[in-house]
Amino acid sequence: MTTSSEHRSELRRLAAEKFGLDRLRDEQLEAMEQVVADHDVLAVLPTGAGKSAIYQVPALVLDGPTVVVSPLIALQNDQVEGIEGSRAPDAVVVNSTQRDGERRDAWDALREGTAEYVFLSPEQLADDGRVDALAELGVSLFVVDEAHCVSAWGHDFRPDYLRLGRVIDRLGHPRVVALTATAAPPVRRDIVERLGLRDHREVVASFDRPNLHLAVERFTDDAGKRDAVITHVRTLTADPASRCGLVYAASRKDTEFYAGELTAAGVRAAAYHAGMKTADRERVHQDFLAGEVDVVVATSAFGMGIDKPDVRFVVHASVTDSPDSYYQQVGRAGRDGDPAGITLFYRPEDLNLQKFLTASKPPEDTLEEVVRALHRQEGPVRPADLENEVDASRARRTRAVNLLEQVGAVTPTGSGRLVTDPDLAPDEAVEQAVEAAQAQQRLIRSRIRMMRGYAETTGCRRQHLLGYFGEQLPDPCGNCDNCDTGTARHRPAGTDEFPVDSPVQHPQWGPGVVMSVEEDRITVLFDDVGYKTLSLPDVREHDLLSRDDPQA
DNA sequence: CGGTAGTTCGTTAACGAACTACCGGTGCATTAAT
Repeated sequence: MTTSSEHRSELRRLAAEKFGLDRLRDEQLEAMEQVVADHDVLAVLPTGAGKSAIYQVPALVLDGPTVVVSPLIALQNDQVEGIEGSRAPDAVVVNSTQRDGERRDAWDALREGTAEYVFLSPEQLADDGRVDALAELGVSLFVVDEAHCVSAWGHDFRPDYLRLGRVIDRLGHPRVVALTATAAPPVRRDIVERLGLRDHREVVASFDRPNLHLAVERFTDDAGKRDAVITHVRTLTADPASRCGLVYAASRKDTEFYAGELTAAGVRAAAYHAGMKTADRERVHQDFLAGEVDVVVATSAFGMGIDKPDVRFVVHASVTDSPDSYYQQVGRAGRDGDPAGITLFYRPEDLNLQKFLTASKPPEDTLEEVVRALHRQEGPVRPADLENEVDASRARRTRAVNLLEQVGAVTPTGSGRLVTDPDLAPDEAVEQAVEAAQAQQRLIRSRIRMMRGYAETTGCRRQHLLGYFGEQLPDPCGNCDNCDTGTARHRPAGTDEFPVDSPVQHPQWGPGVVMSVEEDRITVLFDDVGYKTLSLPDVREHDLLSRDDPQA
């Protein structure tokens, strides 16, 4: 029998010997130990805390290859390069940019056991043949990197993310490790549920980044905001101590606008968005890392996998769709631990663009078609066979199947074929799936409201943001605009009536969980309607929130 | 959905009001035409 301390020293030895990691952080080691002790793990650790080691090292202890799901091909390549630079066994990728020969070589290396790690996208795993081929290899560890994508993209944009749980089942449920830098409580819950983590452990480091100074500037008119952004960035870049930074804009056009204005003003700036040619995007990325470009003006396309330690400021020329996205983008500043300035240029009207961009109607037509197609068939149906029956893109079909599965109207068999619930009428199945899509939409809307809450709060920005992520900062931070001007005040004693994380009940909105309590208001995440912020005096006067009895 | 840029209208020539058209993010994979 192997003891936990033997595990620990073995993991330490491998980390040092194979990856040159002479010292492991507590969270890294804890997560690794949980993996070796046969638990699934969700690790939420800041970038730079060595998340990759959490799977790379235990992979060497476990017998059988390691599958790593990664959202971007560029990220897959970076990871493989990292492993190639170590003394660990080889890593390969499987993706659409490869020639047939390269792909064959990758599979051969996995079968022969010369490669230990294989990186691929969730879309690759939508192919039954590839999942079967992986199953034959006897996968011992299944890793989901950037796991917040499961929740952020799976419901709509990249629905294959929500099918990873089925893939894990079909691989015989090897140990699963989900890794991310940013995940608020509902996102964590979503990851755990969607991936079907078993007997899992969560390793969550503090979200606090005390070296980031948080500020918001409010505007009523667009031109004034634009001028202020440009002036602000010019001032920062004029000082060699804060030359390098990021500007996030809401549209491609705006990135071009700000990059153009800044360049005209003598700032070494470049735009970055998904509409640009791949080669141009790569050049901007490289020039930024190399210090040839000081400011990248980007849409949300820029960021994942960018590891530049000395980013001194992050400016948002427009609000993001959620505190989740905001904190992720902001977190790219000051990774070296030195001070960095975070400024949101806020105009309430900008929230409308986010409402538009995140709006998605429930796919009612596709749901109906899928349900009808499944009922027409006698036996179980392969998802791929719906292609001829349903007139919708693959992504839309997958999304519809996901919603139907979520409400239990459709269940996949062991081989991944779909079976309908015979006791549920087709109309009812569609109706329930539509309701599930609407609930998801309500959560998205509530996140936009939370973004507004952050922008408009007169309290400590950091307490507000950390509270959103389920972390309570006892005192105002002293490093945000509201602390600077003194509008943030110490929380009065006696707010223990609604402890954070406690379940509550609202007469209209149903059950929820307390996320944070500020001076005179309380934020609750409701199961059905998402985040709501209520006035505490109102709550007390009208008895709006009742504490759920945990015994009940 | 709603902001913005561009057009038209009405009165009396240059200008504001009213109207209309258009636009707005994230990536995988696959495929058809050069």
